[in-house]
Amino acid sequence: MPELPEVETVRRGLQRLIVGRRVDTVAVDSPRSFAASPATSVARDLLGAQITAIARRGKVLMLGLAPESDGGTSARTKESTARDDATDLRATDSDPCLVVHLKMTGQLVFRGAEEHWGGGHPSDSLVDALPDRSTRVTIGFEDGSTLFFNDQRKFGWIHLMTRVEAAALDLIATMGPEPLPELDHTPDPWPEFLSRIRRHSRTSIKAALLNQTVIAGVGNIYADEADWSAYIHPATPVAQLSDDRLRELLAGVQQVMRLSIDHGGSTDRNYVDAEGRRGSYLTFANVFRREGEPCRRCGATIIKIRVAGRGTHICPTCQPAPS
DNA sequence: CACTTGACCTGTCCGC
DNA sequence: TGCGGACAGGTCAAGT
Repeated sequence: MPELPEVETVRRGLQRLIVGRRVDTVAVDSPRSFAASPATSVARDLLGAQITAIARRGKVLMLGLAPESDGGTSARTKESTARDDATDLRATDSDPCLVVHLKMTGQLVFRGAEEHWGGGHPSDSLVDALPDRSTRVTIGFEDGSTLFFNDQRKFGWIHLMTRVEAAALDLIATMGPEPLPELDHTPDPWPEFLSRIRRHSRTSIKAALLNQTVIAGVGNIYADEADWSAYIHPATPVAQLSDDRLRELLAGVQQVMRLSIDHGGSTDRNYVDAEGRRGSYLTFANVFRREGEPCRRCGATIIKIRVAGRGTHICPTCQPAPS
């Protein structure tokens, strides 16, 4: 389940692998996986367009495009400024972009022109020959390389839209602060996080962390890991936590996410990076998927419970239930 | 509004 | 071995 560290890992891979490439073909196997907005046209805005930069906001990826129909020189002129445009989802120009949400099982995997499907891909790749039966969208570039959008469960999507439309998406417009300021020179998330989480006083801290309008990019894995690191039971109502405890919790979110990015994210079942490789963060996880194993701090047995409708992992002694 | 639950999907795992 | 059902979880719509 791609959360911020996984999506950031994919973003870095794509930034290295596909920026500057020009789109030649698009094939859609599952119609719900791909849509164009009314203001855009696949033929005009995507085919022939050059990828300018890859941006991320929370768990959402954005592939900036410079359309060929801009008249050649304009498209190339934009390359020099493209990075600033594309890494800013609040950009107010009408250039197109591909907005991608991987949801639970989405993958974006790049294969170079020289890599024969099923043979020449990296040996440490978790995915085999492409396309496979989970391939929903295939984007071919002019040099023969290919970007595959795979999604076993079809919850993920790619939408072609203008940057103005992307910024106006409810998901993005209402999203809380980025937890890691160093990634995109975003502000310190603490004041905004505190003010937003205080609006949810009666809900559990786990539900609040999973709420993307409170803090961006946290999913089930990092919510559990952050709660453990701050000694907080996930069912604790927000109102029972002091500002200091909440600050420790945010620090926990930041710490586990930084460690995870350093290890290429978490591969629970499905996640792979832009080259099809798995992430190794779960080897360092303290509670997630560790039910029945000893707590690394106190030795008590990690248990799995249900909080906010989600499978939730805790150490019952480090994280005592709220009163 | 705040908050919870069900729907969207398909592959996997568990019990019979 | 096959089969039904529970389960996995990000987000949104619809419910209390």
